[in-house]
Amino acid sequence: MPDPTPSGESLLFLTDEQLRKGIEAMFFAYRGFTADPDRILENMDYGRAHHRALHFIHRSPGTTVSNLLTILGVTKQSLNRVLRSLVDDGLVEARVGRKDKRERHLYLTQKGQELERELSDAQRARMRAAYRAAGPQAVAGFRTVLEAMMDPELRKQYQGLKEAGP
Amino acid sequence: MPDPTPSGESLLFLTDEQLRKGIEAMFFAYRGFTADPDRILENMDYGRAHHRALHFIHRSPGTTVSNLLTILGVTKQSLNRVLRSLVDDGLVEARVGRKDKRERHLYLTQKGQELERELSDAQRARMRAAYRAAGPQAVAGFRTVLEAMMDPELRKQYQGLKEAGP
DNA sequence: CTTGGAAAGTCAACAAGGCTGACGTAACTT
DNA sequence: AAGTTACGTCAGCCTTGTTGACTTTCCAAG
Repeated sequence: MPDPTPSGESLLFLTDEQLRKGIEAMFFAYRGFTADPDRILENMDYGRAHHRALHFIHRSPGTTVSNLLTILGVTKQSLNRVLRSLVDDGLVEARVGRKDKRERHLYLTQKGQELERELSDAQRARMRAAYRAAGPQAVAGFRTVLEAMMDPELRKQYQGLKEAGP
Repeated sequence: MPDPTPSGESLLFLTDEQLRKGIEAMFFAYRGFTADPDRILENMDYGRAHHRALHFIHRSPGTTVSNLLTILGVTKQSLNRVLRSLVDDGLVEARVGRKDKRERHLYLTQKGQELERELSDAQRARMRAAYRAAGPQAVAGFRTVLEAMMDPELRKQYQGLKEAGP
């Protein structure tokens, strides 16, 4: 059991050893985090990159390509390859902007929503199990540390995503 | 163990929306997590895979190739490519086992330790800042959730790594 | 109305780092 | 003596990232 909050500010949780354990925890947990969707995708022609695109299009329907570029942090060539296959396969619809016709607004089709749902269900099942096992207080701490770990600019992106209204 | 929160608790933290935020938090935080070492490595001939190898050899000096394979979860061909360059460049020493001469025991050289240190310093600096900002209780929750998110087998690997203190 | 520049798409080439399959060798185990 | 394990390696493939160069479309400012 990691230390109960040290009243005398012992800061035991900031030792190099503790920090290394945290680093390793991130490494192993991220493997688990991606494992289930990866398993689903490995039979299809898609990969993790497609999953990410589906996730964020689901999250922000009508988002533009450049919005997505900013969020995903990849080059447009890289994203375009992924997006093209999703559009070609009828999972994503790219509508020309009404106001600005250069823009493409992205939406999931029925088929796209189904795959997104399948991937998301698997990933959320793991998160839910972890959250349930850890309890609400641990979850709050988890989110706090992760947010503090983000680059400030990414943190804004993260916080800008639809909030869970109170 | 935190209590399974019976009827009284709202379980608001288990809504799909909360779970999605957790998923996104993992995504963005992992980007931050790897950003600093990646920046250091991008000037060299090395990448994230080399960093991981250095980290775990540092962590468990004398570990064997197959140990490392298990921990990293990649094929031997993939690891070998990385390991070969590290050995060729004099960052890692591979000593033939005394007891079992088929095994190679891996150690960081002086040069290897220096690079590991540089990468680790960068990564720990970010972790330290996040930990400090979040506080000990949040850190405990962070670790709890991450552990719960790992595959059971990986969790054992993780826990088998050198523990901190008593 | 013209023009500058942003947004998007595309082609080509390349690299890192995964993967499979096949094969070889040394050394340990039975 | 035979089988298994640990390691290395060759060859080839895939995904997903990268640069660089170029075109088309089209909004907006001069």
